[in-house]
Amino acid sequence: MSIDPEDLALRDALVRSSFEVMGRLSRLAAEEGMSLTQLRVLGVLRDRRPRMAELAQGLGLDRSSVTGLIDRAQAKGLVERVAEEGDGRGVRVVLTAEGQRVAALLADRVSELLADAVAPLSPAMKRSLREGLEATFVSGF
Amino acid sequence: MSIDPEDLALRDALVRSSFEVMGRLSRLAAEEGMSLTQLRVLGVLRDRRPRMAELAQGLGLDRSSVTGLIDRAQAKGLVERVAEEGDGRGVRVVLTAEGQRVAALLADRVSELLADAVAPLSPAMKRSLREGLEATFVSGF
DNA sequence: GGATATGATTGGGAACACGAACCAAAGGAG
DNA sequence: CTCCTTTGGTTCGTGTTCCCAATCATATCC
Repeated sequence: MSIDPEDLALRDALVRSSFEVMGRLSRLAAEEGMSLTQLRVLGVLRDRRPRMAELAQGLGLDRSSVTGLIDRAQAKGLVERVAEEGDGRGVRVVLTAEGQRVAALLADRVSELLADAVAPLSPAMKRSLREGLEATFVSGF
Repeated sequence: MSIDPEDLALRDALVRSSFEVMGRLSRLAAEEGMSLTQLRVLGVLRDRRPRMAELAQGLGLDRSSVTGLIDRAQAKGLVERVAEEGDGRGVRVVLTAEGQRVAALLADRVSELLADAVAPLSPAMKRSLREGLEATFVSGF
């Protein structure tokens, strides 16, 4: 149990900023007619073609949840399931052309959103922020 | 549209770390028999007694969502609704004694979880990380 | 007093996430 | 080759979350 005020402040900053970023991304996603989780999946699929179970693991979700998620994204024409060569059970998830277009658009919009927020920081602070986050919480997808 | 590699890297770090923190807090909450959002509400109510609409605004949620949220937390004995003096419509939300106990326990557990993650950082990096986050994404509750 | 605004709730619907169960395919041992 | 176990993905049930529209009681203002 940590009682160092600096540690408590960092804890609060991490928690609150994460909820804030999630909230902002959620609202951006809603403007594009989708949910936060779908926005996340599109981002992941921009440069990957994972199997369903790989996707579930990378997202930290239950496999059944991913099935539903991909069902809905597929219904919107954003992704498709591709049979895996050499494994009759295997399903890979890939973006459709429309999915790629939407994913690129979203990436740009996210970039703008976050760039606006970090604009007050100096280049050194930005780099320091990035390095701190990468050293601690960047894992999975 | 930003194409500076440093900015793209920061964007990715922010997005991925936020999802990661959310995922970790979600799992911690589940271990304590509650959802991420309930964990968040308990944290907020530790040092506030907001009206329902204030709570909705601070959380960035629709008022009706907050009604459901507080209903469930109340059903678990964690919070209670208190009539507002001088306003027949007003409802304040406060932690019960049990809610306070659980909220304190959660806060400690969150502290441990995050302290473990930031342990690799130097004190200077921790401060830099906190300051960067506070200058950019810490708002609302 | 009447009209308008405000605060909280109710109800409907969609998305999400977990866990259990299921089925087909794959892998391994005898 | 046969049988058993594991793996991959899906289906189903349940609870939570979140938004929107509508409702009702209270408050505010002219």
